[in-house]
Amino acid sequence: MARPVEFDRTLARDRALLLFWRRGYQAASLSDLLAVMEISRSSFYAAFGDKRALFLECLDLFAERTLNFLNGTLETNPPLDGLKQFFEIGLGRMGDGESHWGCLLVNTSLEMAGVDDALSQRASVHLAQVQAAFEASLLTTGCSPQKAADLSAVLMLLLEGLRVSSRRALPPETQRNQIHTAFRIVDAAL
Amino acid sequence: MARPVEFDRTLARDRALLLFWRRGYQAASLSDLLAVMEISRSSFYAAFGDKRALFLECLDLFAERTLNFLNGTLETNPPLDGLKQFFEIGLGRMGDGESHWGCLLVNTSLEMAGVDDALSQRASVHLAQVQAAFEASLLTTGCSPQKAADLSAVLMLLLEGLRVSSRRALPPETQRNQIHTAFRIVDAAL
DNA sequence: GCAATTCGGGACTGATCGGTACAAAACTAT
DNA sequence: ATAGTTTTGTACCGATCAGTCCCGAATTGC
Repeated sequence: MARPVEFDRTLARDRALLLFWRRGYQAASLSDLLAVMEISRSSFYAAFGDKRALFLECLDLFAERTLNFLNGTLETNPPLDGLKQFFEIGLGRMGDGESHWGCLLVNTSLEMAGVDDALSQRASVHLAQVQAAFEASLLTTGCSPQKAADLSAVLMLLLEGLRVSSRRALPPETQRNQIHTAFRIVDAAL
Repeated sequence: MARPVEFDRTLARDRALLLFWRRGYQAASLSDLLAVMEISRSSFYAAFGDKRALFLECLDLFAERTLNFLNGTLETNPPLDGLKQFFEIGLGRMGDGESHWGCLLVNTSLEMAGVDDALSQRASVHLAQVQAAFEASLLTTGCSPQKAADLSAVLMLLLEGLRVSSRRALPPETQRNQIHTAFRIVDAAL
């Protein structure tokens, strides 16, 4: 019937996600986005609506992947080991890529609070889902529902703190120590 | 000799700080700033240099006040009580003012990472000073230097997490529980 | 080959950004 | 009162923002 699209929508979206992750929503200009996505302005608006819609798509996608990864580690490990493994994503070698971009959900929740509350809250809701997964996992260890709720809340605190640490680009070794100590005291509390 | 200034520099700067705290650096436009500071454009540039310089001033001021407050609570309380009191700032009644703006240092460190690394790192350095104060306080409890270092790092994790929680506008009751549980397990680890 | 249709490059829009320039207003010292 | 100095209000600046529009290029079905 007519000319086919010339770019891979999924690929372009994934590249946009990386830029949003690295720079945040506001500082990722449309020109920046088009450059990394390697598509033209027209294609952008045709395929994604507008900047905000694309960001929402990326945010949800990031959350989905995060939850998938978490569920993966929880399925193939004892609960606490799975959690620990999840906490350790993002402490790759110093100076490389995603490892010091923190967590898009945390970043967005903070950046957009008081600026675009709908975006902020959406990120926050995704974080709550992660916390719910923590809680469900803790419950399988046979601890009391009360304890599972309390500890999952503290684990979320620690996770947020770690994602802040990683975006602050603290040395990975420092972060490793933080995780180690954190889990030691959480373990003791179980 | 000449016409005197008509505004209170300190007052204007404090009002700017509140806006930066609430909105973040990027989303606080010059017009917004002038409006809340109630000064004119010319006065602004004469008195503060430019937006970035004013922000730096606010950032350092915020850090100074934070450290002062922390040292205050640590001097007038047993170490752990002082720390807990410090952790509890920002969980006022739901919906009012500063209580859900998080911490300017954490907010800035995340927002400006990858955008203006000098700003981000400056905030990060201030956070490290807070952590150093934690460590010094823990040492007075007579615990080992190793333990003080490890625990202060975890306390910083928890603090960052709490400031994220407060900016996410989680119910103050939830935050209170988080603090309570967190200190319970930290206490056990001491 | 040709008509139909869709895609993509880039010019363009109006708004807003941070920052500057300048002249009128306001004050002091004499 | 007046000269001298500084502040203040505002017009203005170029740059950039997100988003629209349109036309030439490309690809299809026939």
